[in-house]
Amino acid sequence: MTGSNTKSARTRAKILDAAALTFRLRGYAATTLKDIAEAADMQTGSLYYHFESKAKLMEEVLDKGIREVHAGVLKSQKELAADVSAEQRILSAVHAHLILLLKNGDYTSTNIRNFGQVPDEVHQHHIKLRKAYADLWRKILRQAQQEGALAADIDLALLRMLLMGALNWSVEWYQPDKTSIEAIAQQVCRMLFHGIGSSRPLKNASA
Amino acid sequence: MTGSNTKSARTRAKILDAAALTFRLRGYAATTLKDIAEAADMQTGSLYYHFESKAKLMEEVLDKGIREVHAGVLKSQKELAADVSAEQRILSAVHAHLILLLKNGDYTSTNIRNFGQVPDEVHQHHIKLRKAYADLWRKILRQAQQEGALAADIDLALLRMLLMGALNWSVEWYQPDKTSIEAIAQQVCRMLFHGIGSSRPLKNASA
DNA sequence: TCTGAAATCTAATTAGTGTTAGAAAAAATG
DNA sequence: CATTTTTTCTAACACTAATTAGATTTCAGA
Repeated sequence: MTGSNTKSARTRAKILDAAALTFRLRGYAATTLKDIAEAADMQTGSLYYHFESKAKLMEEVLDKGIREVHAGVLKSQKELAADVSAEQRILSAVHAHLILLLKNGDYTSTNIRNFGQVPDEVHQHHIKLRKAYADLWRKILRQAQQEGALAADIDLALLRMLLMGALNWSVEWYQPDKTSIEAIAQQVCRMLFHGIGSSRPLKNASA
Repeated sequence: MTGSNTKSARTRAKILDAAALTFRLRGYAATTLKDIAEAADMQTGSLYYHFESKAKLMEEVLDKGIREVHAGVLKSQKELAADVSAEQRILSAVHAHLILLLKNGDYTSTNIRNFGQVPDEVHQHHIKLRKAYADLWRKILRQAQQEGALAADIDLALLRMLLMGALNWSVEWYQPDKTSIEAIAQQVCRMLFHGIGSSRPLKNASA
């Protein structure tokens, strides 16, 4: 279905794109089907030929968003050489996450900004996919720790949530013409692994 | 005015509290004045005796939220001894930010979750306060770097946004009965300053 | 207790929403 | 071309929201 190229499939995709864009900008409740229909160049009622409700539409946008990041990060891991360092693997995952969030954009960032303010049914349906994506990160971090690349006393659950927060928040401040996504990813990882303290002579060893 | 204790002022405060709570949970657009009125134990129309519109109500909630964190973090800095380390100062600021976000709660976290999906007028009005709060953090970080406690090549703007993201995102996952806010703050700062890599300098920070 | 102001309630207005049913048009099929 | 199917449009429906005006109640002070 997803890959087919019939006229119907193309219109469907156009509507989904319009919905993702509008939901991201205005949020779920503030977005009207009229907004989406306009962005997709059709009449409001016509949407119902392709989607059964506003909630279902959001559901598909959210699902596609998570699936996209999930697939992107997974791909980034599979493309790495087998002998690459844990730090490299994490850098690669961070980079992929940011790319999907900031560049491939609307679906994934609709996800970030609107999860939490969406009807309960949609929320419930979506939770499984979220959990699966979280599991991927759990796995990446756990492996790094087992290899000894992460200090043994790091709380992985906390680390993961802080890292996701730092990355996801970028949808609020990222400007394409300032720092490149790659540079951001590199700096995130450098700070993360080596800390921000001046690593040479620590003069604050005690006052 | 804010401190006065007339009946009118008390009802106003009650409405604001109800609004902050509801906005936080459901978002701006999905929150109805009826919801707020119910939470404040009165009829919908009565709200208009105290607030001229839904937008103005949100405006006050957002403003109060930022003012609260701003004041909290500022206070945390002023209460520190003059000779305390930069790391201590930042830990203190992080802790204060988290407390306001997770404990004193509704106003500040309404802010986090709803900025971005609020009418333009409200958005515009609110920007100045946001900038003032950001400036406070800029100052804290800049001073730390000038003292040499932060490596000279750290991009402070990036660091600040990543840190805010990591902290703010906690409204999405924090559970009061798991880890204490203080413990979270400490771990954040430890990871931040010394990194998560296993090669990080083992330093005994006495708390 | 009486009175005028403050505070709240009630009920209506207006506007906009998601959704649906059926007509119309476009595309596909023979 | 004729006919059937797919897709889109139009116009309505049922509902809910923010807001307002006027009636009603509460309440402080004389």
